[in-house]
Amino acid sequence: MAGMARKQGSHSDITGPRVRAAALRLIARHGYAAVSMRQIAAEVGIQAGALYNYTPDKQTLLFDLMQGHMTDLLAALEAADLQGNSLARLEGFTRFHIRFHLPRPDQVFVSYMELRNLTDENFAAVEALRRAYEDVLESILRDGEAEGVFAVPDPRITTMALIAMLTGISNWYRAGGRLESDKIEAIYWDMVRRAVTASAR
Amino acid sequence: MAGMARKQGSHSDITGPRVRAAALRLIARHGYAAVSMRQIAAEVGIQAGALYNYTPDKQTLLFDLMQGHMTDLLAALEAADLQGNSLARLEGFTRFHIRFHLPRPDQVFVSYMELRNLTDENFAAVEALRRAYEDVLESILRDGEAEGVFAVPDPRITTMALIAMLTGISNWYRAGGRLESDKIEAIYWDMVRRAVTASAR
DNA sequence: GTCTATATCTTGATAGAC
DNA sequence: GTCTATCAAGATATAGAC
Repeated sequence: MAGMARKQGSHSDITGPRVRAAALRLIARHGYAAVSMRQIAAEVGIQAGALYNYTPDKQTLLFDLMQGHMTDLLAALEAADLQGNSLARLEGFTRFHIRFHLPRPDQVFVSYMELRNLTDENFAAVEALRRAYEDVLESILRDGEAEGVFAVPDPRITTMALIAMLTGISNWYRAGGRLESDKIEAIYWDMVRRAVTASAR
Repeated sequence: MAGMARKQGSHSDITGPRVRAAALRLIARHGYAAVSMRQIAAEVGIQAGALYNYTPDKQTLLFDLMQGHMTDLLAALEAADLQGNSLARLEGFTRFHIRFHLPRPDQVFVSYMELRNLTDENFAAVEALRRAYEDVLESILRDGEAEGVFAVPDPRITTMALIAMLTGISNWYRAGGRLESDKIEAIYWDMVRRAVTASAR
């Protein structure tokens, strides 16, 4: 059906993304519960009723944002195609995580702050995607431990610790700030590497 | 005026704390904007109107919870009285942070998730307290760097990284779970120590 | 200090004209 | 596809009796 002409020359193709962009922006700044459908509509430049051409309800709008972010993340990780020994793959994962998240502060904020506001069913779906992402890092740590490259007594805990540390960059990073992404990657990779390898003491 | 008898045998001394406890519990679970004054009142077992004997408005209730948490945190850190060389003080800070935050999951959640919902003025006050806490860790790192004990290229970044890592424990820790606090402290202290000291490579 | 009652506003969502 | 108009529900906060 690709290329088939639509009967009505609609703005759907452009308004839909604009609705999601406005919702993401507003929810990141004020929170899901604090943002009204009217505010989102005003940001797009339409009336509140017209939003329901693009989402069945507010909950689905939030879910689409969060699921979309996690799907993009996993697809990008797959595309990064981490190779080599466990140390090289850990470096690849660390740099990938920073590079993917730094330019997406709103998505990061929403995805980590609005889990409470998902229905049980939607929460389970998003949580499964997040777990899949975490498991990639955990596997790298387990491999490195088995190879004797890493000293990681509890790979699951270390996974959570490293992801929290890396994701925390979004708490203070501002585009155009003191540090470039390259420099940040270098500093964090150094900490990650040291945190998982045996020390000299 | 201590010990002066009150005219009316009121429940104020007990109802006030119960209001704050109920608000903390509900806001941690559902978020500030999603929790109504009616819900908080119902949790306490009073009517909504009666809440206004204990707080002038909903915003002040949130602010009191967050400011109270930060004040308690700083007072407890002061009481911990970290002593010794920079490595000993870093261990003390790490263990203090974990020991203080682990039993207070609701406070941690609210204090890190509801900053958006504070008015500008209230946000500034809470942020100043948070910054004071972070500065304690940053000073330890700078001292250790000067002494040649730590290898920390950017103490401010490392401060943010370590606090994010440690506070992230609250994302997965559940009381009565697989790991005891002692064990968690040991694992995290090991990661912190290695992350800030030169590696053997 | 707590209650009941209420004023005033905003919310998510829908109906129907165009 | 967007508009205007509207419904029903729930919000914060206040007033005044007890």
